[in-house]
Amino acid sequence: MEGFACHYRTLTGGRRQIIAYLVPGDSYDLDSPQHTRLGHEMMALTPVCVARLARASVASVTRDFPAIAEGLRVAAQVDEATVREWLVNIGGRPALERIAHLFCELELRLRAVGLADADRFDMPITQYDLADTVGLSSVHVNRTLQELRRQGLITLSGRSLTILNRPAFQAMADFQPDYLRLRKTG
Amino acid sequence: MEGFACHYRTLTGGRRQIIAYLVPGDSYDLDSPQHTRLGHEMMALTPVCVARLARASVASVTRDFPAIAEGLRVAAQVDEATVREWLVNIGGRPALERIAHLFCELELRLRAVGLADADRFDMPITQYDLADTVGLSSVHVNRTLQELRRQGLITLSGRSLTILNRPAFQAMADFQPDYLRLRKTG
DNA sequence: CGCCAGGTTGAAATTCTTCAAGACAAGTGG
DNA sequence: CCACTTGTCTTGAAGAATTTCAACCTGGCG
Repeated sequence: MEGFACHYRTLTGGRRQIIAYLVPGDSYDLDSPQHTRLGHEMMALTPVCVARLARASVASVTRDFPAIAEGLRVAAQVDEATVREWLVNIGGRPALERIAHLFCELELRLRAVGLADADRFDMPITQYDLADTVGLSSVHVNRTLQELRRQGLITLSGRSLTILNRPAFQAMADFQPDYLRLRKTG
Repeated sequence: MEGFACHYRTLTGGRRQIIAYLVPGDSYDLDSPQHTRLGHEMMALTPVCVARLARASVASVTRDFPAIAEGLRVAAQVDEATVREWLVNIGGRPALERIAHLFCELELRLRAVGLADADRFDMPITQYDLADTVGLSSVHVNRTLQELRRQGLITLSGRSLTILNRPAFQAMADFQPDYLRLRKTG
């Protein structure tokens, strides 16, 4: 309902990989209990407010309201497409594009729930978190962020990130937002 | 039904990221048409034999046979967990572990459908494919494979791969097979 | 005031990529 | 049967990307 969280997995050897960010409106673990899986954990990045749903009530609501069932199905598909997109991002793009792509995604998702205006949003994600998201070291993330600033693509200070030239930014990140299934931005 | 295929995505800039391998028994695109998505493509790695199902018949079968519906749901969950696992693999592990982890997964999945015995299986995947799977260059894949051989962990010649010391191999790859939801191996 | 988490920096070491070439086997057409 | 192409694997050497280590800086907060 409120706040940021992330879903991550810790590897033996101490490394941590963030698998998803959850922002207001996102759900987790609705269909099947995966939080019990070994090494799968959840972490709040800010104070959060969440709604817990009993599995039974989810079941009954989806039974009685097909439109909601359909909505949940779409949401699940978006989640899955997003993981795939992250895979492509981490597997196939160099640091600069990789981080830029993540920012493009976050911006759109936050805008969709009214948490971003004018390409600016609050991002309560440390550079360590970022590193564990995109599979880079925090030092390299730091330098890559500086490069993004140097190129005049973003402004980032404190928790406030603004994308300065969205078309150029999206283009260089090779970001195609269709996988998020959002309405054409208005 | 037969043969190997893979699901991949091509990025602008020519790079290709393989997102999943499909082996006999796997399904694709059952619930929602994702093959229409931009840059999502399918490729056969060997001659294949596939069964095409009309969306309507899938719907009716899942309606009439709850056990099949449940099976498909589990299969979908496994697919999703596998993408997540790949994300963690690519994001968090160095080349040697990364490739080893992939091999562990392939071996289990193939064994589950009777296409591997005694830790040996046919892997019709070129080193270029491998590179595009794990997010490394083909040259580095080649050298990493040599390193795996040198350490006496695998044998690989032609299309035949055998894992020589499975416990050690799994341990070094940090491979925990539970996400595949296979029966305990017998 | 002093601590602490998070950000920044420099320099060296490592991992990985690129380029460019050669080896080898299987398949094809003459 | 041979020459020839083609796809895959292999190798070396140079260079780029990224990590590691070890500092230092900064602002907020108790």
